[in-house]
Order: sequence, then structure tokens, then C-alpha cells
Amino acid sequence: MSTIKDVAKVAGCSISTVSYALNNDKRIPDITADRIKKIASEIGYFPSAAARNLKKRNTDTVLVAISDFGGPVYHELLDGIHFQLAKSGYTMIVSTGISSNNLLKERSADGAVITDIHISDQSLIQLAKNFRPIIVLDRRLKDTNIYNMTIDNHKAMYCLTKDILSKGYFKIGYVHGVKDTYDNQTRYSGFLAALQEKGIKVFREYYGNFTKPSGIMIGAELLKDSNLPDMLVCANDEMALGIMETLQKNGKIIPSDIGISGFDDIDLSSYVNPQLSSIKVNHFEWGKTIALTLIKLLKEEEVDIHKQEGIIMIRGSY
Amino acid sequence: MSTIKDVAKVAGCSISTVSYALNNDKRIPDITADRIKKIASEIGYFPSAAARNLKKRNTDTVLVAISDFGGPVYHELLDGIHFQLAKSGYTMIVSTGISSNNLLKERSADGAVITDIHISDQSLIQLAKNFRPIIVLDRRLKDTNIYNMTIDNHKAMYCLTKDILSKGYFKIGYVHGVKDTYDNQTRYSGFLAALQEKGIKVFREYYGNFTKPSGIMIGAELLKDSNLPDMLVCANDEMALGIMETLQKNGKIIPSDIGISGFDDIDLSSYVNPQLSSIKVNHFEWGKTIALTLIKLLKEEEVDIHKQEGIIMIRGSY
DNA sequence: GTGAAAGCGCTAACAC
DNA sequence: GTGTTAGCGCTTTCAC
Repeated sequence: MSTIKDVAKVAGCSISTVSYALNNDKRIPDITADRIKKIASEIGYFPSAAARNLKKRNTDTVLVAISDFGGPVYHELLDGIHFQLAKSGYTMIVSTGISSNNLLKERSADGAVITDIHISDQSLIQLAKNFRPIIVLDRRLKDTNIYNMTIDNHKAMYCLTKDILSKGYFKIGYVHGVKDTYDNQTRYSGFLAALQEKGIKVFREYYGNFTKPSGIMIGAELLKDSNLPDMLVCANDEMALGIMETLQKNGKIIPSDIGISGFDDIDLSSYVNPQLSSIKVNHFEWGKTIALTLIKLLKEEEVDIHKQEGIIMIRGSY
Repeated sequence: MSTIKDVAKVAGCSISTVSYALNNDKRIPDITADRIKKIASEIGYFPSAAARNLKKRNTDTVLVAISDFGGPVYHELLDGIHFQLAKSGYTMIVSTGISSNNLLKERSADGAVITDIHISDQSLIQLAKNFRPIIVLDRRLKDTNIYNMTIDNHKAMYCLTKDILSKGYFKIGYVHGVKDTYDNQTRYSGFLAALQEKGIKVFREYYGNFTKPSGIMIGAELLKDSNLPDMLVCANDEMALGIMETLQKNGKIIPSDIGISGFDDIDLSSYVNPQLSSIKVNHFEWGKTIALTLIKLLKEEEVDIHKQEGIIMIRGSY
């Protein structure tokens, strides 16, 4: 492993000159700088992140902490964040579980984006005190260094429900995800707002947990019911898909017997028949916005945090 | 930001005692150690990764560099690697693109797992010189610090083809992925080996690029052909799915008109009708094996590198 | 059992 | 334009 000293030795100058040259300090004339850079590359020198981070007290790195790598939603989000970060000269690292904790508390990044329900509000608040800005995507949380950027669930669900109502549906059931999550609550509230505006009551409510198996169970429950809703608004696609599959297997026709809608627009929703109407978010764009916001925060510039809009995808399922 | 000095001040001892206590050095009696730990936690002290890494010349961190976050295969692999790494006290970071390069060259991790075709063999070899062990999953490459761990494509494809032959198919076509990739070559060679064993010639070969659109194009090409193969062995699922969709849309019945098989067993392959026969790898287990191997390498223990076996999933598509 | 001190590889203030 | 040097926050050797 070569160090800055080795470069200085070969170049016949001091280590500070090497440092200046490699960091493009204007005081070093181009000829000298180029010579030094050439030497550095010849002997295969790269500055040590550890040493630089220690001295500069920053890492030029952003951490993205996620729950797991299997979520159907994250890919474009991560790609979008990385795209913007790279463009601005930052390095992005992604982590899960205990690794996220280690990286956060030992300050291995200058800022972080969190979408990991396994990290409690408590420990996030504690971590944030020692840390630089943290953007949370999966909850609302107000504290030092913590910023919330969420999808405008309420608005998107409100618009979707208005569209459903305009199609003449009125026996409308709602399928909840995990009850006290931010996503479930805000989606539900948007749904309710649209119904209330028309003076319509919720026909029935069902309780799932955002997974397909919970949708399958709700589907089975529905089949026993002689007085079915004519429309089912689901808090996410996975449950909607589970319900749809169960209903169709048992001879129900969608959308003529019963309409159904989801939220998230996962890939599979375009593969089923009829295609599932849902709400989609341009995650790549959202990722870019998040990264841009975090970069401003890191530079201590003014930020104006806004919610990401959902896009309503009306297809064949209602 | 509190440092080790702050803890020492409050505890009324030297920084070395704090360091010993926090690192569970047996020389410090439990009573003292506990007192110091309590103080540290009270003032919210966590050691700085940068300082520790610089002094210890290691990071206890492993980097996993991937092509992008959208690949259908990676989730369980990453989860498997993380599971094992966490169990052994390592932190895992995942990165793509330029970030991977930065992290690698600045030695932000002690070892790395690479599955990113965008990193050239050349730069990998160069990076590996300065770096600690690197395990590559997506190619064969022999050099200092570089270790290959791959799926036994040849064997899996050989076994699948043998099974296909035993079902009586003999006009067998092969659908290539990107021609000169490791995956394509080894899968093809397994296919050929099984045919040769029976003295059967390849009926026809088709050339795709591992994507669904390329499968769709091959499907269109097939439809123009009056003398179709009776079986299509594809280098991966995505192409197989594209072909299948195109053929079915045009009235061909699978498997009676033509059989088809894939490789990778992506989720979607169980959703189509008939379900696609394919080769599956237990990626979570494979991830654990990879992590275990890397940990041994980091500890400079003996390793015995073996290929991961594929599991043949015979379903309805042939 | 505890402390003083050296030093990991850099950056940057300061001197010339 | 270049060099000397202090010091970032730790770990660890050595002394006591």
C-alpha cells in the first residue's frame, strides 16, 4: 500500500504539495500537478478514505438504510438517489439491519436516507443527534436533524377514490394494511375524504397487513359474504392481487362482479388479467429529489421539502 | 460530537483505559469497565469509524458491488451475505456504479463481493492489488486477491437437458444470452454435453441478450418458421418468458406444440401459465457460503472454493 | 490495573 | 509555489 509519502518521495517534493496537487489546488501550476498525478497513478496510489475522513471530518458519502433488499418498490428509488448523488460527487452506500446501525453511529456517512421500519423512532432520534441530516421516507418524525419526505398518500388516494365514485360505485369497501403505519393511515384518510365529500359511508372495512397472503385470507372471507361490496379499495397492490386471485379462482368476475384497486403499482399488477388499477410513483424521479434535498442539507442550504405526487393508473380492474 | 477524551474526562481516567474498557480488554476489571461503558452511553459516545479504521488499518466492513438494484436475482443473495456477515460481526455495505469504484480504491472495506459487469477485468485486477480479497460472482478471473465463486451452470444445464431428452424431445433449439458472457458460455456447454452424449445435434440456435424484449423478437422470428423445434432451451428465464408470451399470443400451445425451459427461476416464472421449467439457485444459502468464504479469506484461513449447485425445477412448460 | 505517548495517512494553516 | 508542522480520534506499546 502506497501512501502520500511514497508519492512525495518519487516526485521529490513534500507531502503537502502532493496533497495540493491531487486536490486540484490552484496554487500548484498545472505542469507540476500533472507530473504528480502521473506519478501517483503509476505507483497505484489512492488516498485512504479513513485518513481523509478523519482529518476532514466528513466522508462525502451518503447512507441509504433499507429494510431488506426484496421490496418491490426500492430499485428505481435507489437508482434515482445514486444517479443524483454520483452526479454531485457523492458516494452512496446501501445497508440493512445491524449494518445500518453500525454505519450510522460510527458516522461512516455524512447524511442518510432511511426507509427501514426496523429502526425505531427512538433510536433514530438518538442516532440523529450525533449525526448529520437524516431523511426518513417511511414515517413522520420531527426532531433535530430529521427530515420527512413522503409520498402524498392522502392526495393520491383521494383522487383515485373520486375517480372511482365518478364511475358510479357506491358500495365501497376498504382493505387496510398494517393499521398504525403512516402509509395505511394517510391512504385511508384520503379515501375517507373523498367519500365524505359525496356523503357516502364506507360499506365495509377489512384488515390485512400489506402482504399477498393477507389478501388471500380477505378474499376467502369475502366469498362467504352474501352481500358483497361492488368495489374494494386496497391500501396496496399486494393485498389487492391476493384478493383478486382468490375471487377469480372462485368464479367472480372482475370488474363486473366487483371492482378493485391497489396502491404502489408493482410490476406484477400489469401482468394480471385484468390489469390492476393502482397508484404509481415515479421512484427514479423521487430518488433524485431526495438526493438533491439531502445534498442541500449537507451544504446547509435552504431546503423546501415537498411531498412526492402519486400518478393514478386506471386499468381494467374497476 | 463527543470523543474518547470526553469519556475519559468524565470518568476521571486516561483515554487508554476508556479504549481498553470499551473494547473489553480483560485487564480492566468489570466494575471499572461497566462504569466507563455507562458513562459513554450517557454522553452518547460512539467511536469514530474513521479514526479506528485509520489506526487499525481495517474496517470490519465488506463491500458488495452490484450492477444495479433492479436485478431479479439479487435480493436473497444480499440477504444471505448480510445474514452471515452480521453473525460474524462484520458490517455490510452495498454499492453500484461509480460509488463501488470509490469505495474500492479508497479501501473503505476489508474485502468485497463483486457482481457488476460494468467493472472491467482490467480495473478489477488493478483494484485488487491495493485491496484485500475480492470474490467475483459474474465472471472467471484469476489474479492476486481475486477469487471466483460461481453457480455450476454447466452441470445444472447438463442435468436439465438430460431430463428434457428423457422426455423424448429431439428437435431441440438453444436460445443464447449475451454471447461471450460466462453464464451463457457455461450454460451452453452443459447443454451441448448432454446432447453429444446422446449423439443428438442442436436443431437450431437463436441469439438474444438475456432480456425479455430479445425473447419477444426471437418469438416473432420463430413464428415465421414452418419447421419449428419441438423444444427450446433458453439461457435464462426472461428470454424464455418473452418467447412464450409471443408464441402463446399467436396460438401456439405450450408444451404440446413446443416445449420451453429457462434458467434462474425468477418469480414471474411461477406466475405464467404453464409455469416455466427452470433452474433455481438457493441464493440465500449461496450468499451465506460466499460470506463465510470471504470471512475466512479475511482471516487468512484456508479456503476451499466450490461452485453452487443449481436445483432443477420441472414444471409445465415442457 | 492504568497512563503517557507514538503514530496511522491525511489536510490545511502558516511560514517562507 | 512549496515545505513544515499540528492534529483529526483512535489503538497499542511500553513503563510503572
